[in-house]
Amino acid sequence: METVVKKTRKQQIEEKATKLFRQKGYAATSMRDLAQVLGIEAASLYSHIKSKEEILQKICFRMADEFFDAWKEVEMESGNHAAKMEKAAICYVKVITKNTDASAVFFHEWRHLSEPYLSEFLAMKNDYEGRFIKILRDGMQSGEFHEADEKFMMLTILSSLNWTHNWYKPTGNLSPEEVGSKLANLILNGLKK
Amino acid sequence: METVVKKTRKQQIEEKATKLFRQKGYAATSMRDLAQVLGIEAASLYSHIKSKEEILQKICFRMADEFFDAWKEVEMESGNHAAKMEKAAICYVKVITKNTDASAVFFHEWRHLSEPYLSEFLAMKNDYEGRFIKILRDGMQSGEFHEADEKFMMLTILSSLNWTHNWYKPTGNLSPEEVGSKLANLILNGLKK
DNA sequence: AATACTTGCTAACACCTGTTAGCCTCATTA
DNA sequence: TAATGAGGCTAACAGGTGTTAGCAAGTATT
Repeated sequence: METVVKKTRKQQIEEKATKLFRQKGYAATSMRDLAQVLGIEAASLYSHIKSKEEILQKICFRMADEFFDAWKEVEMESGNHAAKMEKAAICYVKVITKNTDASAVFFHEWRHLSEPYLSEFLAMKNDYEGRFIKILRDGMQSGEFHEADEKFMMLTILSSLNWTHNWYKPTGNLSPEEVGSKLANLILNGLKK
Repeated sequence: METVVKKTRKQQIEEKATKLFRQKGYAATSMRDLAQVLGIEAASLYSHIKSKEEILQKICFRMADEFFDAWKEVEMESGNHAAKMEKAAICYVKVITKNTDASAVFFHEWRHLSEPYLSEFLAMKNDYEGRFIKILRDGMQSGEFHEADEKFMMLTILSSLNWTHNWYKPTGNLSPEEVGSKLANLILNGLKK
């Protein structure tokens, strides 16, 4: 039996807004654009939302929550640091692939948040990046990874993981786990034989 | 003896616009914003430029030219495919680090180009990515690289190279060549010992 | 039957958008 | 001295921006 989850109008608005923000960018998307794809007038949107920025806030912080949620699984990983890194990559990619539209907005449009949301967002970002750095540092100290600048490494790794939102298609033949695993493999073992 | 290159007003405008487009995004940057940082009125800009989009076009296509120019050096590389990949990474990073502002605009704001510029841009992007793919394919065929999806690999590699615009500081202790070389090393040999 | 909630409308506000027209001033060139 | 071009101004345009007020119809709940 199929369970039909009734979407509230507010959810529909956020969904369409996410698509538009991704396509045209937050600043270049007008409330009239958004209203049009929903088949209503721009003013009618305000029966459901407080402001344009509120939609962006919802998208950004919901994604952040999902990333932190997914990290719990990483903490349960009991293998070596390479295994932890692989787990982190897989969990990260899973979140991205689950919603590529929201991820794209999350990665590119957060700078349009106003204070205090911007600061809060940046603090979370920093926290999250620190967790990746810790795995790298631990792995270097234990002799498992090559010695290198941790921040440099973290940024490089995350950027290649981030990019998946740009090309991942749920219709493709790779599952999110496979993508994460392949990426982790490339990061850990490199291109060369 | 110091050679003072006199910058035309047009060059100054493009320079400041690049900074603003990076900071706030193209759509969120108004001509009055731009005029203000130059200390003039918005209307005065039009003595020097044709339109707002013309500035974006200049930035995007100048960067594209620089990437293609830099590729000439890659073609001269006569070593194995790993050496070619390293050379490509170094050349790529050199272009990015030489102008991080314009790179950021190049990577994030090209979608605001209108036709026919957008199509032209995408064609160049495609061409360039094809060159990376060729190195990968050749390296796989010769047995130098692990077998894997070429496009997947290319996207992952380019995304980690692209990201340098976001954190590279000319004041840091790494030269562009060193950054490119370190990135290439990570890509080729991986994190693990 | 009365109430409240959801969803939408029109009209409007105050301001911002890229851009043009027309004019002025100053430094350089012929 | 006259002409040219660079650089900038004010005023204005036509349209777009996010948002609010006030109202109305339909549906669900009490």
